[in-house]
Amino acid sequence: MIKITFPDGSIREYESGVTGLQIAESISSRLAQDVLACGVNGETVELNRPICEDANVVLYKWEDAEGKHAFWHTSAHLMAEALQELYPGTQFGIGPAIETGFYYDVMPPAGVVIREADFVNIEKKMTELVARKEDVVRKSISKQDAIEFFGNLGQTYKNELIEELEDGQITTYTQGNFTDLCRGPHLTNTSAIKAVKVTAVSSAYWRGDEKRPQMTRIYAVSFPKKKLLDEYLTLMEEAKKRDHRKIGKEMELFMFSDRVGKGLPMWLPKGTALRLRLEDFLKKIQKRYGYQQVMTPHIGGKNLYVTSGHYAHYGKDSFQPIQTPEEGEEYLLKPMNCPHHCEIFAWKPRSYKDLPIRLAEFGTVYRYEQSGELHGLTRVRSFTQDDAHIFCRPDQVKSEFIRVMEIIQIIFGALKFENFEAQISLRDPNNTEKYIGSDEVWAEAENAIIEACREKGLPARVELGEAAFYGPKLDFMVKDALGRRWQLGTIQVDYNLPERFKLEYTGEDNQKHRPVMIHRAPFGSMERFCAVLIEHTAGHFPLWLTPDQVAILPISEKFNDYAKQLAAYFDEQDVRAIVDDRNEKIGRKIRDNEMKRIPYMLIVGEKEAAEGLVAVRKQGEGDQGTMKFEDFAKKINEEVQNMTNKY
RNA sequence: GCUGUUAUAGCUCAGUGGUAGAGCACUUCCUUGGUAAGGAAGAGGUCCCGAGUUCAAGUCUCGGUAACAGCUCCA
Repeated sequence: MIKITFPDGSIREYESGVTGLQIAESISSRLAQDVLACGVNGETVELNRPICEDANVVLYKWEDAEGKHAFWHTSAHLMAEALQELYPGTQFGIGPAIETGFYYDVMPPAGVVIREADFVNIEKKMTELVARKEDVVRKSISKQDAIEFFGNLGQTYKNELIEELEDGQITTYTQGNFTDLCRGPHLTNTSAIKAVKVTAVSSAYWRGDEKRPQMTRIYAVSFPKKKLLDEYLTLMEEAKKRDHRKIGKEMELFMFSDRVGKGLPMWLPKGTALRLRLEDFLKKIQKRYGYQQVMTPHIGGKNLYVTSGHYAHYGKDSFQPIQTPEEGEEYLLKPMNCPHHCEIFAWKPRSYKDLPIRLAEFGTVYRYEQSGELHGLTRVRSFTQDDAHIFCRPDQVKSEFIRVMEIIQIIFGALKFENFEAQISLRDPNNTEKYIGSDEVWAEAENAIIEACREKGLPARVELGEAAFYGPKLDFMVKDALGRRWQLGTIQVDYNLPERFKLEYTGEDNQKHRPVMIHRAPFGSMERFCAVLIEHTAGHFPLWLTPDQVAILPISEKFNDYAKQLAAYFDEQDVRAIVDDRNEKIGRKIRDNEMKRIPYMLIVGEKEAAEGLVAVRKQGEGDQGTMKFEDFAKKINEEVQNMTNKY
């Protein structure tokens, strides 16, 4: 007998060799039906794997990430099996489960192109295979046998993977006629897969390497119940409606023009108003945190970027230098604000008493992004960073870093970005020549970030090799409507730029010292931040940011004078009101999809005009009763004050 | 940049080698008023650009441009 410990701490005894499924059956038949995989001492395994010694066991269902993972991983194999039947001779790459669903990278036989039109066939074939209720069988195999087996099938990509595996660690999984090299874990039978949807096809470089062949990547999702698929599809529909590109067009926030150029957004009046309000909000906080605003030109001499090191690193992949009538003069559109700010720091002698110096600028920068990268407002070629550079003494790095983290937390809090993730990006220890600066300096900077996070109690994922070439960074990532991750706020410690610009200050000891530089942008860029804000709120911005807070609706022309009077009064009170006037005598007709995003509607008729009242409707909440219009203005202002003064 | 898809009215989209379409929006008029209002008339098109095939191209072929999905990249 062996002792099985469950997550709640309870212990049960079973025969040695008991399987996860048998354990589930012993608890309840319902559980046995729902369980997909089990965790044994922290390792996720199949339900039919015998357990032969005392162990901690967790039973995973659909609700658990591990359960979903096994389910989708098996689904990936199922799709491969279907593809093998539909397109004999297909070579298989890798086919993992992902955050939602799974994909398989395949190389279809010559002449075959898999298109969206083929999705239905793939789904049909998969459903057909599910009906066979095939068992998924795990097998350990020697490296030699594996190479021979996949070699005979002509699976060269599989063999490349096997070459890198250790003999004795290699397992295959087979269902029906399909055998795949795989570590698992899997479901024990494909029959649990009740609903399948192939979602997308695209291409992906083999092993993520630009120089290697492009495989066809087929994305799909699967579910244990038909109903879950329907829910998923509805959710995706909803997400598409929140797309900032769609809402941006509907609300007239921003636009692009082919003639201006791709990736160069232009802000329309309403979008500009939104953006300016966000800028004011941050300026207010920054003032409190001791920042000084500066302004710098949009171009800089080539030498500036040679000095900073950016030219050597990015020169080729940037907008190319601007020539002048003067022989040999070259300027670059600025791809970042740091070098300009360095020059400001170097402008006059600085004392240790002056530090930290915090220079802030909403600086528009220009980066030549690959054309395939451009994406709405989230990835563009000209954008405005809410940039600032903090020049401080080495002993101030951590405290300054923490103060920046506070600003980011204030902003994310104010705008209810709750599901952000923090990521510490360090350099790749195996590839240090990619980065500039000494090992000691890197270690110092990396430690400062890690410690600051620990001190702030901020859980952060550590990514090696993701650092900028001049220093490590802490990024805040937020997901868009479709679950894609975008980096917003960023804080970067830089010991290199001060070195390159030979920045110094006079210390207490009357000696010259080198300051440390911290780059930071809480929003990241105004463009990307607005994009994510639009998707988070579906265009229903908080009252203080919303372009039109109030729509005034006179129920007939008789009340136009009253409506005009209200509009004038609200204007004085800084309440953003517009008159919805069908006949456009005193206002303009407000379109329906515009009206949906105005938080308050005031209806004015006979009674209201006579008594100085407004009938208030709140978007999504219906009638709020009538009140004196002065009281309403006061209420709106209070609401806005309450929201912004907290920060 | 790479692979694939797409490009028709302001927006969302139909369109089968043979006269350019719908709904919403827009303009004018009428009716109307506590709300996704109704009626009548009207205006609006380089069918992304350029070549080719054809008696004939929005439609087929090729090239370019832009957008979309993914990959690679992201100071």
